[in-house]
Amino acid sequence: MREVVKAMKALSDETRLRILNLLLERECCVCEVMQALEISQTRASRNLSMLHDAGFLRMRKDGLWSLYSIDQEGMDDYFADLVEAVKKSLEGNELAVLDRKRLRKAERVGPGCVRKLAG
Amino acid sequence: MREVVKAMKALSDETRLRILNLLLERECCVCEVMQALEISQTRASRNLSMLHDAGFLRMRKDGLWSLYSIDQEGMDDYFADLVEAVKKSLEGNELAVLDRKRLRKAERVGPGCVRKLAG
DNA sequence: AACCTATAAGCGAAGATGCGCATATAAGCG
DNA sequence: CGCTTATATGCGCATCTTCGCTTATAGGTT
Repeated sequence: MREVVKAMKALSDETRLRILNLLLERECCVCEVMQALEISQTRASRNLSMLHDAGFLRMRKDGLWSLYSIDQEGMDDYFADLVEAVKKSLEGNELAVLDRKRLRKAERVGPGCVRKLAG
Repeated sequence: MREVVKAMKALSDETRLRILNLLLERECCVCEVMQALEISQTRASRNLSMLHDAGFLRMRKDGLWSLYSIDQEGMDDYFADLVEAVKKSLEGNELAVLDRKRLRKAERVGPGCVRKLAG
């Protein structure tokens, strides 16, 4: 039961729903998520971790990058239903569409580029 | 999106998952829920309200009683998937089984009986 | 009307959550 | 090795949640 509550809690946050929306498109690194959602590195990293801890995501390392993706195979049975529900619920959502659009333009470079933009 | 988050929040609490588990059996009044889950009246009422506000439940009045049930027809499309996921996730769960068992013994009388038992 | 009873709602305390800032860790490169 | 970059994490604060206590509301009974 604790696990189920944890899974639901993981989904009960706008940032994390938006992240899941991105990962339904493709595997992402932290910096792509922060670019697409226009959020801080801390926020992107923390929320990806939470989704991972809850059991929704798979994570692999590639050099400096942490690549997260939806763990289709490893997920418990009902997790798939939850992801499906999230997918349905976000269909046509304005923000979700915009996020996906920005993801297409995002590059696999990290917060360094943000710093450059800042000054 | 706000609505989706609200729905997920409604499901991210053990008490509310247990309530949903009961309502998957049958329509219940507040006092039956408090008896089956062995929780306070306030707690039963509040959490039923939250599930109702989120859009999962239907409520009808019958005299003094408020009768809650899962709103199969009125629910948005993806809500059904969520309820299904909850159902799957609780299958075989010890506490969920016990709650259903106690529900069978519960009577449609309110906290008054609790007061009698107490004093 | 006076009095039960079932449920809802205001209030405040304890705990949980989200996030920015600063810092740590770790991989890659000169 | 020292520097840069991508990501993770400790800390503190503001906010939100949950829940019990108490009181309000409203239907029912006598």
